[in-house]
Amino acid sequence: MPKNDALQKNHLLANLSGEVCQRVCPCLELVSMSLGQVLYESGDTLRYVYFPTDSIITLLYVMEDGTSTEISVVGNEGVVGVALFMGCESTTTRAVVLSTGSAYRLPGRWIKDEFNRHGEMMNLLLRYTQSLIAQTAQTAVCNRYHTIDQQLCRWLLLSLDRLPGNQLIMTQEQIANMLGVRREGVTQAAGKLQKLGVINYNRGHITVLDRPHLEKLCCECYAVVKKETERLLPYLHRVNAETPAGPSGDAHTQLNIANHVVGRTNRSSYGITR
Amino acid sequence: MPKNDALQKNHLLANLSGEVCQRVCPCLELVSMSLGQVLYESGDTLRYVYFPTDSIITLLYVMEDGTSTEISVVGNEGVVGVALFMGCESTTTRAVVLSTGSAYRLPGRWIKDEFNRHGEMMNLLLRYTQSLIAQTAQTAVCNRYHTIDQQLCRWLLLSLDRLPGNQLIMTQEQIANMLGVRREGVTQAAGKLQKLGVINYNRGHITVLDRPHLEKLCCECYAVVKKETERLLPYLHRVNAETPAGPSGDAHTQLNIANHVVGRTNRSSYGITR
DNA sequence: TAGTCTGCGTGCGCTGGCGTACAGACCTGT
DNA sequence: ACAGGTCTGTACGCCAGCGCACGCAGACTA
Repeated sequence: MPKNDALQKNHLLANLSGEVCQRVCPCLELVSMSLGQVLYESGDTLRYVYFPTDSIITLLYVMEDGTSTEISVVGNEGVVGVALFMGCESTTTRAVVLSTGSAYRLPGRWIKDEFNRHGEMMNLLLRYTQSLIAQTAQTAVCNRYHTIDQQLCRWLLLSLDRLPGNQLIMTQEQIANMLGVRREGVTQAAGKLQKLGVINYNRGHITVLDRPHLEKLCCECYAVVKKETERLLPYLHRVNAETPAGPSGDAHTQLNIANHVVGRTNRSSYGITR
Repeated sequence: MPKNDALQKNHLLANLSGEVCQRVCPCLELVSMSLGQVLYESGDTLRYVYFPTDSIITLLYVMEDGTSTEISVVGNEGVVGVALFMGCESTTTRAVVLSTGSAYRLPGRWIKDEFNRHGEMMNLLLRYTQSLIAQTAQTAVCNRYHTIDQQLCRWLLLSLDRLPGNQLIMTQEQIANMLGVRREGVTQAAGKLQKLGVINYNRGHITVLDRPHLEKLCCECYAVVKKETERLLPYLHRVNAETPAGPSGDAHTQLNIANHVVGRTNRSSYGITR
């Protein structure tokens, strides 16, 4: 039974009118979720939807041989478990916690009931679902055309948008699994970004130092998805006034760069290729 | 004002109850659509939804440089223009006619009104939308992991499922545009399939000769999407009793094969590589 | 303090797909 | 019959990414 100001952290919940809030809020339960936790497996019957507050959840498509790829990522702008109200209570994706934090959990019955009132909650959920579709489609395009370098930038930006700060706890191996590429590929791409001073990488801790530069290096996919999401869910702006921006250097990882830059400086392709 | 039995051709329409039918049918307009016709561009405001009967429509994501990739394909099992009822009346995809045929067209206002009745039409449309999401996600996975050979098989099977016969009018160049690969890549993949006797290819006319074999050569993506679609829309079976199946050789293109097989017979990798 | 584990950097050979270029096969119209 | 356009086959060099293997450094444990 959370208070209203706590709900503000999730943009969907934050935009519900008082009437809807009074119905829904009593059923919300704040749960904390730890890194790597699986909210549901591919094929599971969904029992809850989750409205992240400061956590990030990634939706993975799992293949027969067990390898998986991220098809979309959900933060405090959305909700996990759209299948519940789309008509079929199970899903073909796996939902994994990408960044530790909390989420409001709502039992399936309640979200369906509220959805079936055919009111603002439904409209909100449908629009959000459409933005999910856009993100998924863009993932398909990005997988087809863009290099690992570009995809890493996209992934970082998408994650960053859903984080309170500019730091991410995530190993290269994990990122590789998200992107569906080799760990070494991520190492190389991240190395380039580090040399450019765009990010700092240190044993599972990524700090984004120069976000504008990151956006320049990225393929169009990020901007397209962001624009589409804002078009579909314009209210986001009103809620999320402060976006974490700008360099804010991190002393203890700074050392790390020095070590690496020394090695080989004069490379022909110093910038990110293409 | 089409008759009921004509509606049977589109599975969504076919499964509407008499009551809904009486409301919707008078507004339906049967339109014929020619190959390559653009139903709407990326960014357009949607004016109609289209329920294909014997036509196929492909949904493409267009990139800034103009190149495009197929995100999903819609035949008589579905509807084009889901954005209309998902809340935002414009879309980021381009809809192009892939196979000549007809579709029932319904003005946006009507589909929204019917959707807002919160009845069976809504449930049907939402479930179909979920299957679209599944297809899009699988496209992303396929783009990431699978070879052109496999993707061609998937594409052929998805198209075949939506066709009355076993023949497709489509040049290799066009297929390449759908898959987002080079024309030459499609030529090679199609050449392999032809040597295996799975398909016949002749200047824009593809005939599938051995569908079971095609399914064996395909990646899992096709089966996954099909299974998921059937799970979400089980009614399809009842409607579509006859599936076009089995070899039914095409004499006049058979000649073509002979010409080519002569060239080089003893190739090490005669089968489709992985 | 030594041992072990985890995360990251790097090198090497291989291959799928790309870009480009060209040529043969077929179709259509005149 | 011929010309021009369309569709398809083939070849060559190139590169991104893969699979594999190894080394190294920071972190954690005993």
